Amino acid sequence: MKQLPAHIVIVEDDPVTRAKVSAYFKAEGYRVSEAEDGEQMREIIAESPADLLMIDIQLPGEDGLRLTREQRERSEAGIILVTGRSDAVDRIVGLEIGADDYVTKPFDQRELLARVKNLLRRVRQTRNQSPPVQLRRFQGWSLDLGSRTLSNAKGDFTDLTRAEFKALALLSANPGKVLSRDRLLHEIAHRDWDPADRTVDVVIRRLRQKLGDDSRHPRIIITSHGEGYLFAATSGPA
Amino acid sequence: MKQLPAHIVIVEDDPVTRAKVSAYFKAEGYRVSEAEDGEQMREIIAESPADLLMIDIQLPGEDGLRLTREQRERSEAGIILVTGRSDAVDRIVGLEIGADDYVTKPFDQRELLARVKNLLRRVRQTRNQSPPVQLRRFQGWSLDLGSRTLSNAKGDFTDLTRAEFKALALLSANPGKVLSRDRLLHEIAHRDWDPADRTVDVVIRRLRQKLGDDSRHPRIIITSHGEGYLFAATSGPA
DNA sequence: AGTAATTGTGAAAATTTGTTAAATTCATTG
DNA sequence: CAATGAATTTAACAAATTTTCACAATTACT
Repeated sequence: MKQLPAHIVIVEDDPVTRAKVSAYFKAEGYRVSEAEDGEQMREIIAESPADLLMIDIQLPGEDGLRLTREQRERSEAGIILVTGRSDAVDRIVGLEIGADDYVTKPFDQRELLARVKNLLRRVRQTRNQSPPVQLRRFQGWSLDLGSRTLSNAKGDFTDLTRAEFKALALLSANPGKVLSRDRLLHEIAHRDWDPADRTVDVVIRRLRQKLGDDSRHPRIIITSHGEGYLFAATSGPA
Repeated sequence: MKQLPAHIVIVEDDPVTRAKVSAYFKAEGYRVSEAEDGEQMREIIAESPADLLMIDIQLPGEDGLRLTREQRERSEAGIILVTGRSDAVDRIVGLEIGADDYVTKPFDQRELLARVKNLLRRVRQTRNQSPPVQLRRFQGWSLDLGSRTLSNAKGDFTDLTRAEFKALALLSANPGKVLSRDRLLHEIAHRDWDPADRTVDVVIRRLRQKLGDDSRHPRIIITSHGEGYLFAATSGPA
């Protein structure tokens, strides 16, 4: 999936700084808008919502802290404060009222870029309902859909066989849904199930073993008697 | 919903700094663990996943940057790098490989706290996008609809069988309403009820047993003579 | 081909669900 | 208020389903 360039809004009263920063980020491929004050900023984001706001703390009229507080309320955009003073007070207050980061003038543009990239990543992550993930996390485990491996929080890797991987991938893609043996067998072996066939059960057993899931008190793969199996792990840590 | 205190893991080889920071955050009400190196860190988070990692960049053995990269892969925890050098290179690299923030030693504890709070807010937001665990509370019990388990106030888990779970889920979804045996049997076995069928009664009995509900003076599942059963527990702890 | 790894099979053990019947409780009537 | 019959609870057991194990068959690799 192609990502559209992120929209960065620079709120800064000094035209020289503004132009310099703007040019730098445009060159990096971002969509940049410039605002002289809070009023212009609001007009811009009404037109096209911002992904990231870079706000100078010292502005004529409304100051940057007020704008930060206001935008934090009504937008999910990342906010980076730019402060001229080197003393810590403004920065602390800024972070406390909800800015995501700050830089001190004069700032290193490379560092600013790193911070922006980083913050945009978080903002995107927060927003995206269904990111096309490569990793699926649950109960302290990470299932790597690319390499077919499982790793725990400690970083120990476990290899999954083809059948185990397909079963776990299907299950984890459908958390909370009961999947029949027929459905699972189609996924792992492309054939129909008959009541005498224990193949699925055995694959599940081997999976549970690798996941450390006790079949008597399973927390990850739960048996739904007469129906099939369901994936019960919550994403994220246990 | 009550928030549990966030789990912060401090990875720092200097015992003095470690103890100082640890004490400060503990006093702020966080759950803090201390690790001397990457290996200890992994053990700690395998035991209890971290919400935030505070990693010293200069560690004996594996350095903080390597740990950052590694954990960014397999964990959703926020990462704050602690760097002793004032030069920007480490910080930039750190942010580029996925740290969320950094502080420079010696650091102002109030500022660090603000950054931690801020980052935890983001981390929580990101996490909350994963489907919420559905809990139904009553009489000191929590029914987890995802994992089909029951846990009491002490946190002991009891597993429910498919039939028990479906019955309890249906009952608790209709508090105060009498549900007929027919309705319940449809839910748990997808078949019609006839007056000789005792299946529902037996499932209810097993449920009451697990819930510690005395059938002579039931407080959770009450028999409505000639009509069926009704869920009478008040939500929230007993 | 020979070896190792993976997948599948059949049967015993364990668990869950359903059935039967006796004991108990309930509602109602005499 | 005891007697009565219907409904519910309970225990013991039977049936169905799942788990587990050992090993056979198949596939993958050298």
